[in-house]
Amino acid sequence: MSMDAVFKALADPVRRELLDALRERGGQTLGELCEGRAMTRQAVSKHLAVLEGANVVATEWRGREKLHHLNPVPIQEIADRWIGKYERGRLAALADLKLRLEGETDG
Amino acid sequence: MSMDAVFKALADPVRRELLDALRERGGQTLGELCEGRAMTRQAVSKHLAVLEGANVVATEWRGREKLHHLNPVPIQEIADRWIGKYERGRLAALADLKLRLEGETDG
DNA sequence: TGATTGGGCAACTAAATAGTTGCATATAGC
DNA sequence: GCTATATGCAACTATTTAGTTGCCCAATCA
Repeated sequence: MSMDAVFKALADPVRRELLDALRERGGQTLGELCEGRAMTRQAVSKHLAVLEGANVVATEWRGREKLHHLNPVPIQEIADRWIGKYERGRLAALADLKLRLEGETDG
Repeated sequence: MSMDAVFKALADPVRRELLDALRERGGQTLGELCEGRAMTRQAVSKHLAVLEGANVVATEWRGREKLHHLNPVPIQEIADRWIGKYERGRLAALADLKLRLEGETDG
């Protein structure tokens, strides 16, 4: 599974809103996810396809309705494997930054 | 500070590589950050500008050299404020997903 | 069975993005 | 002062992306 696809999927505010909506209530149809959004059904559908391609959303057909579910695993993996690196180096980086910036202003 | 800018900054693999490089060693110049990359100095410079605009990289001039430092704070804030939401709802979402997918195959 | 509803596909437009080349500017060193 | 070096700025191209419109297909239901 490509981490790049997940990062790219999260880069759009509309898609992050869709994820939020699915986190609040799973199993929503395309029509439901379109409500209150100032764009066409096709636009929302494309965004959902990107999310599905990044494996952040899983879908299921029930009759003619397509139900959407959040899959939190890839987001969690980014937190653990990628952001975690910056957590570990955080103090060192901040100390480095602080030193440099103080050096700037002090002399 | 715009969280959207941070997400967009992280969406490109070249920029994530640059962040990694700065995490390993802070204070690198533009020239150093260009080494080993198959693109022009200007391309790297633009990527660094995006990172700087998202406040993920801080810069400092020393003579004619521009030193780059990682600022891990915005990344950490995304982990805490945004990804944290998904951590909290993770078990519920996974249970929801599992139920639906089992329902699919079982009946 | 025939209208309505939920969704997909394809072509198109406009804007953003990644990258390039060429030239300008300022610092460092001989 | 002249040349090397480190970087910036601007214009341009090509690709990707977000969004639209128009039409089609399948499921529901009266």
